[in-house]
Amino acid sequence: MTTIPDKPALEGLERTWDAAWAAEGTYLFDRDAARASGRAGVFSIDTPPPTASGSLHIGHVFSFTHTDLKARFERMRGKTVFYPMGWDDNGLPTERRVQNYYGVRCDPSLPYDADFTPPFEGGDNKSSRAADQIPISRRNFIELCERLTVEDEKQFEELFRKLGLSVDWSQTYRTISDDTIRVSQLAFLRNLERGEAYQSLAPTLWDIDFRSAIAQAELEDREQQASYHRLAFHKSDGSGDVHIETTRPELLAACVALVANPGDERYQSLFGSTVRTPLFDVEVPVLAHPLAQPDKGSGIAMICTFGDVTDIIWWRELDLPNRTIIGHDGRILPDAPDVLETEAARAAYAELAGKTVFSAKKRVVELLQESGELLEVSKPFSHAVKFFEKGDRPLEIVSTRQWYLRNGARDEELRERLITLGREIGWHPDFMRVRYENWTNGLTGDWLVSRQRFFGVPIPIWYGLDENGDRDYARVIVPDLGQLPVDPTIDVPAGYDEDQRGVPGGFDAERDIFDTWATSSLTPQLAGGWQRDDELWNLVAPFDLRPQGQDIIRTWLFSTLLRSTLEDDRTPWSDAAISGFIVDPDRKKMSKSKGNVVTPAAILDQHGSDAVRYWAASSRLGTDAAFDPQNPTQIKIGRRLAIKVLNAAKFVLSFPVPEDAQITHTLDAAMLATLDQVVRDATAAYEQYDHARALEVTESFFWTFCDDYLELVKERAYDQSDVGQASAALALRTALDTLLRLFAPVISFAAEEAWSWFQEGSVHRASWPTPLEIEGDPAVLSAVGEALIVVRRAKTEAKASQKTPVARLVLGAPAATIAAIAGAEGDLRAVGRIADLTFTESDTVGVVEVELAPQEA
RNA sequence: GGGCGAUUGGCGCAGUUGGUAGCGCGCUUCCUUCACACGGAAGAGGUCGUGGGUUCAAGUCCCGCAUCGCCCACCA
Repeated sequence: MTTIPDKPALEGLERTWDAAWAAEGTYLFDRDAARASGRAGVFSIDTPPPTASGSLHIGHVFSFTHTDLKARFERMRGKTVFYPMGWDDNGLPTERRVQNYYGVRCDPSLPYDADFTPPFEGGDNKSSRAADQIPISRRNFIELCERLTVEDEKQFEELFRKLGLSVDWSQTYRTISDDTIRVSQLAFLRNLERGEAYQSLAPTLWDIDFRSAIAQAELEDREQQASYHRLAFHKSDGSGDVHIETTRPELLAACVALVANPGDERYQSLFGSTVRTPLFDVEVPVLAHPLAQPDKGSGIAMICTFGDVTDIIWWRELDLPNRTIIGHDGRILPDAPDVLETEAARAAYAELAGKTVFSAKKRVVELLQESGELLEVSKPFSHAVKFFEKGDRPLEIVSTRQWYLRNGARDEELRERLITLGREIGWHPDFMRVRYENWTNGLTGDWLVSRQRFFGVPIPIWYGLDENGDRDYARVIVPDLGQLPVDPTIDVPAGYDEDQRGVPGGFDAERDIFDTWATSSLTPQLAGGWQRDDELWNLVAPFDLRPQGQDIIRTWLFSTLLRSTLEDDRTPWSDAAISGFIVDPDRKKMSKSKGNVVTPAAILDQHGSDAVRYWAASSRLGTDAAFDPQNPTQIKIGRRLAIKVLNAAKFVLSFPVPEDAQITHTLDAAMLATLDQVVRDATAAYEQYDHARALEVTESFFWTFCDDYLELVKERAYDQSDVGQASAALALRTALDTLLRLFAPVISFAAEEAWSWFQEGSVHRASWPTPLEIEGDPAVLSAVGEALIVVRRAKTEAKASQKTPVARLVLGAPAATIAAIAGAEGDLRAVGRIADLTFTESDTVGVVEVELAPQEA
């Protein structure tokens, strides 16, 4: 126990108690206890691993606090809480940061250099141009990543500790560690073995800057300016022209057909015939397909390989040839498609070759104008174009060989299973499930998991080479599981030697890496010791809780559920808690790019962690919260509450509690009975992930406790000659004890501080309160409270101090209220300083007559 | 185009199975230093976005509409 300070304050509590909790191991996962209780006695959390190289955002504080509230509640209820922390240091943000910070870039073809030292440290985002970056091996790059992110992670940990997250800091993982790579590769190899992973050569959404394929989940639409270009195609029989409209005339050389709706009267006669393209004079068929919309443009469209996703569908379903003209760098390929036969056609193409899409469009328009085949260019209008969410230029579609993971898009049974399992999860709030189901039902293809990047988890396979030294994609060579983690560009498959790498009859490494979600989708496995610590895994999995943001339901939540379904045919967690995001006072989502981000460290320092925790706790899950750094109202209220709790605790503890104290007084029993209901409500609320409601009922009671009850009984609690002293002191002490435990999840520092003044051990390891079941009538407390208000009003209206003595007061009230007050009449007279108190029946509670005592000088 | 959510006093929000509108901030007035000035008491302030419907009774249920936000969509 610690001594009660003369003037309790919040300052310094974070440092004091974080150190104490660390020293005591207050939040460590107790393996022995878990073993004894089994899975049912454990509460496990699949903590979101923050991007270590990113900056902390007030939104992190918000959502991580939500998780902590539940963790603390479950811990106090007796659960052994497994609350790990992960660091997401695998992925594009880290890759970019390492490149800039050290002036290097990853080149997997290079050998590892054990003595490598980076040219410099601490570069900013602008100092490092790609051309200036020193190429280094993948392993060297990963080492630098670890070096840098370890520092970043320390800062995160410091802030999370200051915030008071009850994380077990000995349970951490990193998404780029060897162990993570092993788990990620192992999970994939098991997918491969079960036929859930496969490779395919197909049109792929491609980012020309990152030079990598992109998955459906990473897409976002952006508005772009475009114009319709009306082009004249020429009927092959010479009977005239057909006009189409396109926004992408630069793809004209990739045109493989025209298409119109089968029901479109205008084009019935053309179906089955052919036309010749303008400029390139290539013969293409006119076909019918229901996706063609008669009301769009001229109702007939050109199909190119590939202008947009619809082109892929038409190309596949109409069995058209592939006439690709855009390369992986987004430029027009040097060689014209073979079908361009005329000299004029090849000359026109030569003018476009090597140009970017943008420049090629400009030039092809000029050429078409010269040939008279461009009839009209519409005014620019805005339309949505697909982008990689982290990219800068529109995606192109190119044919590439990629690895895919089945996700239910082409498998009815799997999709149904995913929906069914999704419904087994408790969603908080429930409507978030709809987003998951919409996404799952709207999937257009399997999950593309390979990326043509360098930094990340290598796809752990090799290909056999044929006698010509070409890859035989049918001969996939997998590593021995004991060999994991592997980097196929360095490691050699069993049964081969290094000198067989790249030679005919030998092997060749897959150079691609996995999509970062392919690893992040395994966070339960990573944190829970899957295939590493079977006992741990069986104690924590499936997890109890997945907390996360609503923006990554389609990525993180979906993919985690998918992996768990494929591996174990079960949900990875029983509940998903979805936090809203933080909006600024103008209701805009806060984000770095908008420049309205507030750093949480300053907020914590300024207002205190409990105040910030209170702010987070007062928002419900799934609800966006406004945050105005200029006027953080809710935070100030939280601060006031925490201070009030300290002061009230100090006051309550000043009343001695006799050894043999009993609750004998009606009002005391009434207060404790009221508190019982608060305990029931708060408990039910936390059980349902409604921390805001739990806080609200607790806080509401606490203010009544301070303003009314404490005022009513303090005279009695002081006076050791009063027969009711022991009852009041015991009731006050009991209520304080309960209230601190109810408040512990929210204002964790103040609750712990006050608890330490009269209790041994941490409040956070104390038991969650249960109703005391003391015989008492809550109506007594509320009736006396009502009476107290009218007595105070009488004094306020007389502009008198509340301490003004009252010579005589007649209180009117309904009979039931008078009866309820009777047992606490003495306390009412004491707090009101009423010499002569009488009652009379009335419909409403009010002062009928009052006679204030003359003020003493 | 489809879906989800929001719309309650100046601001931020509660309103659980339908039964005469609540909380905090702010505001007004007053009190006070014997737990708390990072304090206390009292008070003013709302036809619950809109139009219908069900019901004895609707902020609460049903239908339409509007505004805002988010997600999704095959956007030639």
